[in-house]
Amino acid sequence: MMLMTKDSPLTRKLSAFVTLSDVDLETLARFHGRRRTFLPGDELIHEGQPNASALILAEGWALSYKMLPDGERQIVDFQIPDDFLGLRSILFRTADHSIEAATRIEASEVLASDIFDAFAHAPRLATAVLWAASRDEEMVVEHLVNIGRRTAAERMAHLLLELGARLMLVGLGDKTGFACPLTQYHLADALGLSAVHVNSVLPHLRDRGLVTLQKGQVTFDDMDRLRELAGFNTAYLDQDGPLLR
Amino acid sequence: MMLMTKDSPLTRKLSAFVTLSDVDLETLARFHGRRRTFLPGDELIHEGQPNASALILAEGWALSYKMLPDGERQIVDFQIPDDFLGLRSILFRTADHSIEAATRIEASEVLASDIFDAFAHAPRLATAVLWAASRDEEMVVEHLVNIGRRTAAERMAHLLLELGARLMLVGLGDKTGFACPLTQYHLADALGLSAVHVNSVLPHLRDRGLVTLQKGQVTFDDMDRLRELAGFNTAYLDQDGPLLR
DNA sequence: CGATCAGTTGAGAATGGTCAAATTCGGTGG
DNA sequence: CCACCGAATTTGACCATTCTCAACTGATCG
Repeated sequence: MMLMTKDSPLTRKLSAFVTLSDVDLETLARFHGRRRTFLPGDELIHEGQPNASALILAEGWALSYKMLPDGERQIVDFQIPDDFLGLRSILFRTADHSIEAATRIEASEVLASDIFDAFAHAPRLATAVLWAASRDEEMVVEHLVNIGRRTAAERMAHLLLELGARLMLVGLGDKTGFACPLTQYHLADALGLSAVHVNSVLPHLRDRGLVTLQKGQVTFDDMDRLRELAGFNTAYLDQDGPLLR
Repeated sequence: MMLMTKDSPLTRKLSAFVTLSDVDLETLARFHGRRRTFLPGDELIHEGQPNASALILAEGWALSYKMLPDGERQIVDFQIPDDFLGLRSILFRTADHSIEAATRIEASEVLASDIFDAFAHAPRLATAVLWAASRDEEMVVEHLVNIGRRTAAERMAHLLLELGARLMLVGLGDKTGFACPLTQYHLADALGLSAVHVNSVLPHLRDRGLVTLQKGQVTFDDMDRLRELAGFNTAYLDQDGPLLR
C-alpha cells in the first residue's frame, strides 16, 4: 500500500481533461492505490469476473479482448502506460471483457468505492472520468471503422500510427518510431486478420518504404505516405488541454 | 420549449442505472428539453461540428457513422427510442462522428450546460450518465467483435438479434420480430459488407429457417438456432436494475 | 539440446467484392 | 386508376483479398 501523491498516474490522467481544484486533488490524494505487478500472459481481469477493480497502468503493455465460443479472439484495444483500464468492469456487476498483460506490468489499483466516493465529493472528477471514458470509446469507434472499412494494409498502417501517436503523448516514442512488444498474433487478433496475412502485409509495407516492424521495434520510414495510406487523422486522439476551467 | 416531467425520456433512461433521489429528480425536472423533429436523411449532428448538443430519441431510428476519405461509410451504431445520442459530441469540442435520421424522428434536446450542472448538484446523476455512456461503449465493443471475427451470416444474425433485444426493452418488438426501417445499404455499412453480399446473405438465412427480413419487418423464425449461429449472448445488454441504491 | 514460440513461406480454397443490368416497390402526378 | 419515377432489391459473372493448412526456419530458454 502506498499513498498517492498529487503526481499519481490517476491525477495526471484526469488533469488532461479538466482543471482540478484543490478539493479535487485532495480527494484524489486520499485514494489508496495498491501497487501491483503482473507478468506477461497474466490476466488482470477476466470476462465474467464479479467486482473487478480498475487499474492505472504505470509500466508495460496490456490488451483487452473478448473470446468467441469457437476460440477466436478479438483484441479491442491495447493499453499503454498512463491508460485507465477496467473502468467498465467496476461499473457493471461483472467484467464484460478480459485484460491480459502483454509484458511485465506495473499498475496501481483504483477501487470502485474510491471512484463513487469521488463523484459525491468532487463533481469535476466525475466529469473528468466521464471524459476519459468517452475518449476510450472514441478509440474503439475508430478501431471499428478501421476493421469495417479498410484493407489489411490500411488497417495495419492505421494501428501502428495510432499506437505511435499515443506513445508519443506519454513520452515513449517519437516521430521515428517506438518499441513494440506485440507479436504478429496480437496484431492479427486486433485487426481481424489471420497471423499469416499479417506476415504478408508487413513486408509489403516495408518494401514500399512506409514502416518497418522487426525485433520489437516499429520504425516509421515515411510517416506522411503512411498516414495517407491509412487515412489517419489524429483528431480523435487530441487532448487539447482541459475543457472545463 | 417544454418542461420535462419526472417521466421524461432522460429520467427513464437514467433511472435504469441508478436509483435517483428527489434532488436528482428535481434537477432533472429543471432541464429544459426543446422538442425537435427531423426527417429521414436529415443530419442531427455532423462530424466536426462544434458545440453540438445531445438528444434523447423519443420516436424513430437514427444511425451514427463515420465517413472515410474514399467515400466509404461505417455505421457505428443504430439509435432507437429512449437512446441517448451525441453525448460524446458535447464532451468534446467538436463532434467526432455524424448522426443521421433513418426515419422521421422526434427527439428532445439536452444542453451541455444541463449535463455539467447536474454533475455539480446531483452526483448520482453523474454516475448514471457515466453508466449510460459505458453501456454504449460496450455495444460498440460487441459490434467490433462482430465485424472482426464473424462471417457475414453470423454478423447479420448478431445484428438483428441485438436490435431485437434492444427494441424489446423499449416495447417495440417481441420474440417474434420487429419493424425495421433499415435498408440493405444500412445493414451493409454497419456490418462492413457490400450491399450485394448482404442481399445474398439474407435469403440464405431465410432459407435455413432462421430469420426473414422483408417489407421492413424482421421475423425471427427460429431464434434459438439464430442465437447459436451468431454466438449471441445478451449479457452485455442486461440492465439488471439499478446498481447503486 | 530438445522444446517451444515467433516468424516465414507456398499452394489451394473460400469468402466476399465489384461491376453491370434487371426487377420490384412505393409513391406521385396526371 | 394508371403511367412513371426513383429508390431499394435481386441476380449473375468474374475477380481479389484474405484464409486455411502445412511445413520449415530461427531464436530463446530451461
